[in-house]
Amino acid sequence: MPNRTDLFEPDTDDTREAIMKATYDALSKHGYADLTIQRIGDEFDKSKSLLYHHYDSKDALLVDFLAFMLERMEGTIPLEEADAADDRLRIGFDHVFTDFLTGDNEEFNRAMTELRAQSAHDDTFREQFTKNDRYFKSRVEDVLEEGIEQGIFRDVDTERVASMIVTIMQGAMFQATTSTEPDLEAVKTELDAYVQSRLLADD
Amino acid sequence: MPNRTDLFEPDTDDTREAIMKATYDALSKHGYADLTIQRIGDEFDKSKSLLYHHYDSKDALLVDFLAFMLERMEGTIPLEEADAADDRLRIGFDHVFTDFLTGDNEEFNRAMTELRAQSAHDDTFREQFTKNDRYFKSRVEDVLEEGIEQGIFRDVDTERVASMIVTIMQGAMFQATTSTEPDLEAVKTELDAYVQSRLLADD
DNA sequence: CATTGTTGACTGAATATTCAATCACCGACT
DNA sequence: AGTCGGTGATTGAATATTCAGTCAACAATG
Repeated sequence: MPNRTDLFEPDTDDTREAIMKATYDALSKHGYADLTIQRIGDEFDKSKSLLYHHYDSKDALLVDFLAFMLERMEGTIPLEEADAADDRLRIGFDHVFTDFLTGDNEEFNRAMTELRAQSAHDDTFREQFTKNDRYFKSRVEDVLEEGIEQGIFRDVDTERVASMIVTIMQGAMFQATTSTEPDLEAVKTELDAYVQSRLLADD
Repeated sequence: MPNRTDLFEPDTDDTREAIMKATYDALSKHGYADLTIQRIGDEFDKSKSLLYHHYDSKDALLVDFLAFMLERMEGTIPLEEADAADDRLRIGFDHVFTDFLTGDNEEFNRAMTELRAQSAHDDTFREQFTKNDRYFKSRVEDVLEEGIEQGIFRDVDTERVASMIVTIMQGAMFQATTSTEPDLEAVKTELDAYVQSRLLADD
């Protein structure tokens, strides 16, 4: 049984990638509650038995899949695309909300929501998402601290504000993936107003 | 097959209540993905076959269960417990965050999160939650409008601010039920700061 | 030839749903 | 008052299907 944490990853990685893709497709198509090995196998160009050659169990596969999805998510946030901290923040918001509003990654976001909901009863999942949250939060904090140093932002409690921003993002994502009429346009403009009045306002 | 919408509900309602309770217990114990008729039956003092006497299918039961849960949720928000709009708002926030922070209704909230996540692949669920969102949002809007009339709040776009507040609540709930270290204390204080600077500040 | 990838056929347990058969109760008819 | 007939509640066993996981065998590759 190949181990994906090997330092020298052989061609295995192609296979893993294919399995992850198949799992993603099956999840998107049927939802987590109806996600079966059979259905993953159906989206896979090789046979379903082969899955057990690469993973000990359905659970093990799903745990690896979660890691795969979280890596992918962390990879897609725009990090340094401007000098001024307020621009960095705005670019980040734009990225997230455009994503939500246009429904560009709707499938991906839905998959994420379903995965995250599993944390309600799965400690492994919960740990992973908690780590993920920490990462995003500290990214936001970095930008806030930088903005304060640059004299652009007020001297707020960065930890608090970052918590707020991350929470808003999570709420927006939850809404975007589980509501018929998400209010994201309103939230986006109101978020700008919040930043304006809490971080920038000086006049 | 008894119909729960009958105007004159016979003793049937006891049975429904019992089934709902059993479903709730089973969901809390096993999570949505592992929620089976068998397990609902196990939490039920009558036999599992009886479930099919009251519902056509597992799906039908679950749909009714969702309605039951949403009713119950709407019933628990504190409506009019103060005169001043800002107090009303604060009381509402306190209620929600105390709930989250103390983990008092942790079980209930987890169940809700799991149910809501199903909306990602179930249109019936999605409609229900959308309606629920509309309800909460308009409650918040009411308080905001009142506060503006009372001259307590600034003349903001109530729809926008309400969207923001609802989204924050949803994010907080999602976090409270799916993270190991939810940041709710920070969010609560920052939410107060937001209200202060966006709605109240005049100085 | 030895290791690794790959498969289809297989299994036992669990799944949702159905069925035939009781049971308790209540109104009607004598 | 007493019995008959009907009706919903209730059940345990049975059905057909789907599930996760196994296995022996074949293919490829080095």
